Amino acid sequence: MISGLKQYSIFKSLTDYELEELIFEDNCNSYKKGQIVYHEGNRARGFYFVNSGIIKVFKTGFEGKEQIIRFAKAGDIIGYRSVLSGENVCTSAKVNEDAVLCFINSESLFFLLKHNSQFAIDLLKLVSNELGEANVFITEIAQKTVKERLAETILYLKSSFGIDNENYLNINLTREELANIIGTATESVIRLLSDFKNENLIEIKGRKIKLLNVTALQKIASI
Amino acid sequence: MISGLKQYSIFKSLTDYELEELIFEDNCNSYKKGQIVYHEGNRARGFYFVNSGIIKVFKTGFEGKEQIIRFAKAGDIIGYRSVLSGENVCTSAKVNEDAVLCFINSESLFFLLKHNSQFAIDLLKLVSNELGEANVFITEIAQKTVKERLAETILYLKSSFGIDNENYLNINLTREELANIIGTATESVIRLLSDFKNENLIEIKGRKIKLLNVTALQKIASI
DNA sequence: CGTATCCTTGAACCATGTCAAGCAATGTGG
DNA sequence: CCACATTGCTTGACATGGTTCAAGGATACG
Repeated sequence: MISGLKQYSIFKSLTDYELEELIFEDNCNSYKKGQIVYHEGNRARGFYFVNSGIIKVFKTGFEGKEQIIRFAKAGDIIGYRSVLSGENVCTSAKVNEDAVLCFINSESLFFLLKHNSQFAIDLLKLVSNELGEANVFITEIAQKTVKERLAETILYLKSSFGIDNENYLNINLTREELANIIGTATESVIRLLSDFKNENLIEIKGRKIKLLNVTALQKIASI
Repeated sequence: MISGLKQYSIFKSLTDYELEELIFEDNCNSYKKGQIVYHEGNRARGFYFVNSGIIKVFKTGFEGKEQIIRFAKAGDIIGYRSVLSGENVCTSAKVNEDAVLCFINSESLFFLLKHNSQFAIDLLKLVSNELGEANVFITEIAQKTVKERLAETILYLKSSFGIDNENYLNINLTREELANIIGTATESVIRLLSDFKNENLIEIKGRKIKLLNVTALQKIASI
């Protein structure tokens, strides 16, 4: 399992020895759907590498409403932001699809950062990328309509998780989760999804979304 | 001028020698209000240290509408995100108050990152902080009303730029700029500011905003 | 196979955006 | 230093996208 990590970009600069120091096999655990990985407000003692599965990263807003920040999948790391900034954890993480996560403690991270400058640079690149995406998201949520954002979100899910051979998205979310990405009410998502269906842009089978007309969706999202 | 930089946190780990290597006096220039420092879409050749003045960092959205990401002041750095991520510049920067900026090229930055691990860690901390703030902002723009966000923005400006001895904010923005932080229409800002005035929360003299009741503003912002 | 969760639809309401028009303030060039 | 142009500010009237509430149906899961 461990040796497989090296192919993933963020660990690519590590030597085999460093990699073993970083992650012990016994720090990797299975998580079931619905399980909380970490909860906002606590102090960060480390972060997690996602070996498999899908993790939902979200903030709890006012009156308990969740705002989904991103979904992490195999190869991603979660919870590292608070470790680096030294602040308390400001997001929560919940398992959306059964996962195997490897815990990496803060000390190991900082040891590596001190002794492997390429790793530090790679990590800087990763955080900077995420910040860029956050800035795009801010602009869109501030300026686009709910319909545009829904189209965009569907396309984001496609590019991030892919589609199967029948054009179904490889990730299944509840209507409420879609609403919590977009920043709208569940009912609005339901109505707009059914609009998209009537316009033959998508097909819906429960939580599975099949893409019928990507070009039209891009046009609506105005990408 | 240069020796003064060391007190600022992001450069605190640099030796005097490194600092001189990083910033030559002649890389520091005066910028007048309204001037564009850099423009989105271009390739980043370096970033800027803000020696004095105020810089507006924004993204141009759909139909040219600007979304303000943040304001940078003395001691901050701007444009570093794209240098680190290696992507094209994804924001623009415009002078809001006459400024002196020092240019630092990419090569110097990466040289430092390679040879001074503490500097790399400090920079990671800075980017991580900004990412955390971006996540908070996403949640608020997605969940709060315009009124709540306006109150919050006024308080943000207070904590970021301070107030003078008459309780006036130390930064003056147009109504449109306030709207472009909050993600709303100029007219909405005007109406809500006048609500705040009628409720004796603030006083307005042109673009200058005087805070009369911070507690009430905090309550509205629900901080 | 029953309970909890999720989905759907309708109706009413309201916060916010848009458009239009006039005024104030600010800046610029002769 | 004035006159004109530009930009910013304000207000009203109106349109509407989106939320909220409510109630019933469907689906998933132990």
